[in-house]
Amino acid sequence: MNKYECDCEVIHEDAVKEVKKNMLLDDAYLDLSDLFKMFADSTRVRILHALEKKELCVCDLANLLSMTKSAISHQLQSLRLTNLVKHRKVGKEVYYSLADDHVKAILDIGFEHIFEEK
Amino acid sequence: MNKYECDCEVIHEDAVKEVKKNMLLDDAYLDLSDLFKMFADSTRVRILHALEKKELCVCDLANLLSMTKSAISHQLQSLRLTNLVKHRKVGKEVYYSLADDHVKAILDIGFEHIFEEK
DNA sequence: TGAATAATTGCTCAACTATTGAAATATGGA
DNA sequence: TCCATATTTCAATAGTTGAGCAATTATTCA
Repeated sequence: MNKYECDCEVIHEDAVKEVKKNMLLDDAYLDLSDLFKMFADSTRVRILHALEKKELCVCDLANLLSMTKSAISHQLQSLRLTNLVKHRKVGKEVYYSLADDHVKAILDIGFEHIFEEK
Repeated sequence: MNKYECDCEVIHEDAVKEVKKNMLLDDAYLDLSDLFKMFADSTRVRILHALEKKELCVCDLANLLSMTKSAISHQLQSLRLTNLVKHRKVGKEVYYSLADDHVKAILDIGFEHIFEEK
């Protein structure tokens, strides 16, 4: 008796079977949740929202958000690794901007949801 | 000298000022990140994706995802508190379903993003 | 009323995350 | 080459989170 499988009786076996057919591989859900993890921190969404308007360097973002450059740099790196922002280097400075339209689309639909609720 | 404001020189003062005008109140970003936090866990997105197909009870979900009812119930409570799922009670059983179309829309745009990248 | 079962809740542990200061790296200019 | 500065990286810490166990609640049925 496995606690995961038999923690309870299957109540609606047909419904479970039917839904199971539509489920994706675990990897898809892991990738999806990893994507949304990037939007799940207020510092990161503030950065993304700022970059929606125009490209900025680390220092600009640190000033804008009143945080250390170190903290901003860390978050930008995460956003870069997940392909949500891109960067170009000019001399000592690194300019960040949104990677593609999906980022804005995700933010927009999120804003829509939270503003609608009020 | 405040470390947050003067940790570095403002390099592009005009850009920062312009972007600042478009920024929202901190609360908006906190609400937004709280919303995406719900999509930032693979168990929760699996639950949401399952409920996209049809309403299910706690026990069904526990079986479907091979997890304890307790774990499922905890996650459903989070999803309920953030208005992403709704529930109806029938006898001992509680049936959960998606709260509104936004949930599906957010999932869909997320899937679009991750599948496009490959 | 008592037994069985679905669901919820409180609690704890382990894992993860965001932030910071300090150190390291990279670049441009004197 | 040497210095100042923009950025990144490292290490430590404080805080958050997800999972499961155990106990509790709610409901049905005999």
